[in-house]
Parts: sequence; C-alpha cells; structure tokens
Amino acid sequence: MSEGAAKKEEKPRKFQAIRGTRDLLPPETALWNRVEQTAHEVFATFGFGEIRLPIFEPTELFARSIGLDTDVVSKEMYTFPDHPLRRLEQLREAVKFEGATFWPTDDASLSLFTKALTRFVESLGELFRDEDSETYNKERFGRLRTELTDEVSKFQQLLKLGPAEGLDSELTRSKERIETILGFFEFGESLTLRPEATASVCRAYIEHNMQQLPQPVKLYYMGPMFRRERPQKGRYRQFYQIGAEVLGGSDAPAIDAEVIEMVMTFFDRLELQGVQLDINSIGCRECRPKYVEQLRAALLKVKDKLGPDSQRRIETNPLRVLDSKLESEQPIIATLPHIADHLCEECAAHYAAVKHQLKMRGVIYRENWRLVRGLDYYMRTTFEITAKGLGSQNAVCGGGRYDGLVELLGGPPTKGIGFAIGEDRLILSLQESGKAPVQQGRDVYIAWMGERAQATAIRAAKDLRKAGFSVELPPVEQKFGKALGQADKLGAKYALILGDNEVSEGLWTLKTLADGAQAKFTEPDLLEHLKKHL
RNA sequence: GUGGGAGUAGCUCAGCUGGUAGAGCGUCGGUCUGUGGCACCGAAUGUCGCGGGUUCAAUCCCCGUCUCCCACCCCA
Repeated sequence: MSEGAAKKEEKPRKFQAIRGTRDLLPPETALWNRVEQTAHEVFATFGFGEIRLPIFEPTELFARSIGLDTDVVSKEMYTFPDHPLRRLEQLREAVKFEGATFWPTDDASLSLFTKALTRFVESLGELFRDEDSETYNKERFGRLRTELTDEVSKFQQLLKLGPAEGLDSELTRSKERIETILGFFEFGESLTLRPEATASVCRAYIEHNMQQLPQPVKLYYMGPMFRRERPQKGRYRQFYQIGAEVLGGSDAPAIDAEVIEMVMTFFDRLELQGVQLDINSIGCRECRPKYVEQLRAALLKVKDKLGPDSQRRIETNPLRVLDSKLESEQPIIATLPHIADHLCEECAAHYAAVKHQLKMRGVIYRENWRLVRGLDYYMRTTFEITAKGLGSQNAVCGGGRYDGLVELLGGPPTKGIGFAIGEDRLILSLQESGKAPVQQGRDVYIAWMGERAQATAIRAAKDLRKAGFSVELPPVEQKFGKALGQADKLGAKYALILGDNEVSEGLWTLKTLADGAQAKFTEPDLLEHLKKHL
C-alpha cells in the first residue's frame, strides 16, 4: 500500500488541455492554413488591411461595447486582475510566512505584521519606479500609500494602549479602514481575455486616430477569442474568429452590401457547402424601442402559450423570443408583428437600398424578420450565414452595422459595420463535406547508404530544398528495404537512391514510388527533371 | 448554469448480470545488409478516467468527481 502510494508520487501529473480548449494538429492545420490564406487573399482584393490585436483588453472595453446585460459579458468572460493583486497576495503570504496572523493581537505579532506591511508599501514604491505604464495612477497610489501608513501607525498605537475602555471599537474601525485601503490596491486594472474583437478594433481606431486616414478604414483580423461556455459541437471556450470591420466614412448601403459580398466571395472560394445568407434590419435607437414595446404587448397577450424561456424573455429581451426553436411556439411567433413594418423612414430606406445593392452584386439572400443579434451594439443591417454539417450551431458568420459604437467608446461619431466568422465552425463544415486535406507527403525521400553517400545526400537535400521541394533525409543509415518502406509510408513521390555505386559513378538513381520505375541522372539533370515533373 | 449519453492500448472497440484484460488497425523489430506496397513471425505500450464504497475478490455493482460528446441557454 505504502509502496503503491510512493510509486504514485513518482509519476508526474498528466496534463491535458483544459476544458473547451484543444490542440490543432497536422494534417488538420493544413486546412486551417488554407482557410486563413484564402481570407488574406480575398480580403486584400477588397482593400482590407490586417490588424493584429491584443488578446486581452481592459474589462470595461467589453462591458461598455457588448453590453452589461448580455450573457457574454455577465457570465462568460475570462476576467482577471492585473499585477497589483499579486502584490496584495504576496503581502498576505508574507504576513503568514512571518508567522503572524493577519490581524495581530500582541506586540510580537504586531511587529511582524508591520514589518510585512512596510515591505509591501516599499514594493509599491518599486512598482511605480519599474513601470512607466499609464495604467497606474501614480497620484492615486501615492495617496493610498500615505493613507495606509497613517492608518497602520494609528492601529499600532491603539493596540499598544491595550484593550482599554472605549478603544475596542476604535481598533475594529481601524482594521476595517486598513482592509478597505488594501482593497483598493486589489483594483489593479481588471483585464479580460477578449470574447470578440469588434470592440478592440474600435479601440484601436480611436487610439491611433484613424479618423485621420482616408475613410472608411477597412480592417480584418483573425485569432482566438475566449468565452466560458459549455463546450458543444462547433463551440469551444477558446475559439477562432476571422472578422472584418469598416469604420468611418458614410453608412452607405453599398458598404453593407460589399461587406456581405466579401464574406460570400470568401465562402465561395472555399467551396463551403449549403451556404445560406439571412438578412434583416433591426432599426435604430429611434424606431427599435417602439417596435420592442409593440412586440412586448403582443407577446403578453399570448404569454400562457409560450414556454418558460420565452416567457422570461418577454421582460428581459422580447426580440430573442423571435428566434426560439421550440416547435410549439412557431405558430405563435408567426403572428407577431414584423419589425420591417415598424422601421422609421430612414431605416426602411436604408434597408431597401441594402437589398438593392445585394441584388446588383448577385448576392442571394433570404429576408429573415426573426433574425436578431445578441450584442447590444448592433443596429439596422444584421446578417447571419449558415452552412451545413454544423449540428445545432449552424451559424458560421454573424455581423451587422454598429454606428455609434466608436463614439460610445470615447471616439468621434463614426459609422461602422462588420462581421465575424467562426473559424472552428467553418473548418468543421468544410471537413464534413469532404474538403479536408490529405496527409502531407514528401516530394523526395533520400535513401542513402554509407558514409560517403551521406555527404552526398546532405548536399542533395540542401539543393532540392532550395528548389522548393519537400525532402525527407533519414538521420541514420538504413537498410534499403527499410528506407523504401519509410518513403512509401510517408507518401513520398520519389526516392532518391544514393549508395556506393551512385557516388562513385556520379549518376544518381531516382525511383518513382508509384510505378517503381527507375532512372539515373547526373546531379544537374536530376534537378531539371524534378522541376519538370513535380 | 440545466438535461441526456459516453470514458478499457496511440486509434476503433470486445470483455458472459463480479474471479486483477483482449482483438483489429497503427508503431517498432525480424524473415529481407541495393529495392517499398504484400505475406508471415515477434515485441512494446493499459494505475480499465480519477477517488471512495459494497465484497474474500470490482473494468463490471453503488456514490462522488473530472473529461469528452449531444442538446437547452447563448452566440461565431
């Protein structure tokens, strides 16, 4: 038993990718690369430039843009405090380490406690010297530091006076004040792993004064996003998005249409199957609230016929009732008022023009009056693209217009529209329809034998690779049979045979693995031959 | 966060209402030291997801837990 336990301890912990994250391996990564490469190419033809963004941002950026009441912000973000919290934890550790309780009760532990606290305050001083970051408000921290030291010396005095009459409550209050001040240090900038990238793009637009560039500014990005959801088919906690945003300039319907055209072109190029574009307009700050009220009123009339989820949404977000999947609710939903009939004049005109622009571009769409977007910042044009083979998460792209978001984030009034593609889902759909690449083979496998031949083989590999061929050069000598077996398993097209004969003759043997044909070439001829045939 | 299904070799899976594990594929080696795919022979790899309980005995029964899959919710 004890032996078993000891044995157990020797074995290091087996690590595994944490829930909702995964490794992408070859050959699948070849497909990812193809998708991303295609995005680079297609987006470039539409005049979009790539923007590379931080993976984390201030929490507030997402809270403000996506909306506090959305699920994404209220329960799905990976949020953590920056560095100052670590300082506080260090302090707590230090106090514990010195053998003192966090709240000393006698002289001995008091001196330990103040020692640890003093060190903590000093370390804050270091923090200010080390970091030139503007994230920390020097003045505020200086003030806090003074308050803290003052309060601590007061606490010390109180403690030394002993539990004299009337001082107990003073002591308690002093403790509370110190804790409060320490609490402030905890509020180092709260950071969040980005759950999406639109907010970041807007932040970058503002930060780099892009309104001074020729408008509109057209940017695209790709990379991982993070949401703490329950994993499912086509849904991960670290997932990948490819997105694009058009910021600034006008809100011309042609921009909406061109952005949609671009995604469709991209999907077309990838031969994505079962592509279906749905569009809608959800109005603006003027007309949407009025519609929402009418919708709510209509819903209240049929409340008892709805499921519990939808009943709840009547209060929280009536629009979401529209995309309920419940079979039993479908007939009821069909009777609800359409937003298209309640758009203000400008929104209606814009929506009509977007549809016209799409037609001119030959983009096939379906109007879906039940298509509503979840994030707060969307207005007017919204769209969603679905593809086949995705289970119940069949949306592969979602997007819409978000005029006013830049302004909300402290920038100038700016028009905006964009979309995000779920790359994981895109890949999944491509794989389901048999578009997955096969295992990467090699152009040439070099079967060498003998020390002299290895030198030749190394030179041959270098030259072939320089010419762009994929070459496998075995690190150790192998029997010929084995070498050819390896070449076969690796899916090589050719085996270059280099043995004593070849080296002394200066004629290299090239074998075509598919049919077993062999021919001899001089070194330069071989390169020429391969260039012609590969 | 809620519900359902599943975890046995690298992969796909067997394992009899309890007696401490097997197959196929793959990997490696050999038959085969200048010729691959085939065939034959051989080998390695498992804390039977993890922890606890019942039992003389648990991969199997019970409880908990973790992970994966599917769906709800929400979203890309």
